Amino acid sequence: MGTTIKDIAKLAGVSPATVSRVLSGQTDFYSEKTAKKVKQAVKKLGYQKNTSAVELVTQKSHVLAVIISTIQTNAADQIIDGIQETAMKNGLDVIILYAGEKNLDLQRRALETVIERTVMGILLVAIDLNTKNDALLRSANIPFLFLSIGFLKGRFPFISSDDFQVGYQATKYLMDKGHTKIGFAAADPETVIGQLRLAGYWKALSSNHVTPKLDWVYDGEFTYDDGISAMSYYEQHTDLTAAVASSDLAAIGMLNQAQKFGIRVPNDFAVISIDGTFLCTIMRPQITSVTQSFREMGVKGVETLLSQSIKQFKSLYTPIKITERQSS
Amino acid sequence: MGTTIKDIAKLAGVSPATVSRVLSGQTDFYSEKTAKKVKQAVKKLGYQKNTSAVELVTQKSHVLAVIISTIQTNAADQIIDGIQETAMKNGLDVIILYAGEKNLDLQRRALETVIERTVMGILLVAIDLNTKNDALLRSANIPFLFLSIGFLKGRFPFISSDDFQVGYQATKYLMDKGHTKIGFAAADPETVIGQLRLAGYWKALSSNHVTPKLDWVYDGEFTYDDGISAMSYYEQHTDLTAAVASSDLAAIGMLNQAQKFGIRVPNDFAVISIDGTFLCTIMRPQITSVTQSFREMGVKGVETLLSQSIKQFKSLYTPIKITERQSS
DNA sequence: CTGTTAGCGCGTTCAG
DNA sequence: CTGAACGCGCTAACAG
Repeated sequence: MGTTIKDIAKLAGVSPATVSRVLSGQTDFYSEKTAKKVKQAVKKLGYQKNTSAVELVTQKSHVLAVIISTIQTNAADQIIDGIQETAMKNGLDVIILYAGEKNLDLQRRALETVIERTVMGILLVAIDLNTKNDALLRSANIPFLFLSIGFLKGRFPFISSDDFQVGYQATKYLMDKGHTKIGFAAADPETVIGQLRLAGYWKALSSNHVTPKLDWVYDGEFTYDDGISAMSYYEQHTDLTAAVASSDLAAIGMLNQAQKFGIRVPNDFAVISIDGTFLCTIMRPQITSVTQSFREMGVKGVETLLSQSIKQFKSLYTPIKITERQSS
Repeated sequence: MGTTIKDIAKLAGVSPATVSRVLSGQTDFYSEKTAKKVKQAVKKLGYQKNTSAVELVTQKSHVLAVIISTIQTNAADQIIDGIQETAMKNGLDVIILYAGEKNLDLQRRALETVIERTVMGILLVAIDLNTKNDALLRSANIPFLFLSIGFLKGRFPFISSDDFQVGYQATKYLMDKGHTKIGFAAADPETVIGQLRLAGYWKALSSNHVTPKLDWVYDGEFTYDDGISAMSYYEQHTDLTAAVASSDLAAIGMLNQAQKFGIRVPNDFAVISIDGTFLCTIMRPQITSVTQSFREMGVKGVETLLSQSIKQFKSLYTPIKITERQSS
């Protein structure tokens, strides 16, 4: 779209190669004098380098791609924040693409647009990749890493919370508060995350000789509406005194529905949510949560991608902690 | 990084030119037979086109860049949603970059990474561009458009709400409810948006012969904490009975602080917020809002960029409406 | 320290 | 319908 190094070479009275040397920040390969001339010409012509050309010849890129599920989770903001900051520190630019959660085509498309551009790495945030796209991701030969989602049997390397522990600790916390009839609400049993958390929940109960009834577990997809439905169900069909909500939003749904039924939280019913985003603090009552280290996932994600040993990297759990607030 | 059209040309027993023709979707310029051979080879070799090379030679791109401020506004999700859907419909890929709100360098960097890649268009969402970057944006010669933010004197084309009307309607609504002592909280007077809304607020009051006192306006930056501060200030220093909050989050801050003071909403104090995101519906009481058409901004934004008449395009207001809920 | 040459992967003439 | 040759803008290798 315009001015090239040839143009500025002509204006500065040097060769294109020299211009290139000055502009690509090589040191000690040109004199101050010519550098100045070149820089003046650049300014005068409003030159912008053509990255397509650069990447074509260097086969390198300083762009980090982040593919993220469209799911409205405020956790993503924190992760991106961590990514952004760490990337910046390392001179990387970040581009973000949205892909559906389970939409095969959207995922493939996002992967393709990223792969076609030889980015230096791919971070997949909260994406449960359809297995049909596994090969595509692998074939690109670009370093990649999943964030905020785990896999079984080492299918892919990831950085996330230990979701078994998430489920376990949440439940354990409620039991320590004296509850035994504890629900598990709005998690998606078709996701690895949902399965692991459920297993943790189960383990915490059974370790303390509590056998959960089947209808204590109310499936969903981590949404606000699922929280509403769960609480409605519990109110009508169970005598639970507490529940683990699969996300902050689900917890909010439960609280609101509880209020509608005249159920007081935490007195009549205690809730602990999973995530611990700012939503927990702006609600009344504020919501007790298993708080995940989202920001750290982002930071560690970039660092791992950058490290030489990325190929040996297996997986990593970031810390979780219980943040006690007012809903329990 | 792998297999090129030469490789597949060899495997298919044709020339690279033919491969190119088949792959770039040209019709009627090759036989079915060769097309099949080529496609087989592509699959076998797991070929992915090199976009750098394509864009270098075609000087075109089907990528739409979205630059967005890091500010935590759930409005952005809606806008992006609209962009994404419309872009997809038109065969465009979308990449998103984050830039600080007022950070000169971050903005420049985001602009540069986008301009260097000859994207087909740039959408700037909720970015109040530092004037020093104006020239950079213009020089690129790439179609662009601002979303969710307006400008004075035609500095840049934009699509947003009419922020004067936003301020006016919000205030008018409260007056129609019988309030006369109305605050204006947590807007940033250094932004065009803040100024316009304030002017609308002022106009609504004065049209009805109410002269607002100076301390009815409590400045801020649209944040949750600003909402908290505003309500604290109002409680101590004023006898207001209602207020316009500059954002949903600010409104939530006000509500929570009101509760702390034992001020009942809406009985003792009415609040209307500006934005109308899902946050309004998950709070208790649910928050009455001036609801903006964020999704539509995204949709219209892409359509405008795509239209031939982009150069003549001036600006456009998307509709606003009052959504009455429980805080007023 | 600097200019010349070659070529990254692809689309597009121009001949056949 | 297909192949050969050229060039997009830039960097790298090789001479000077």
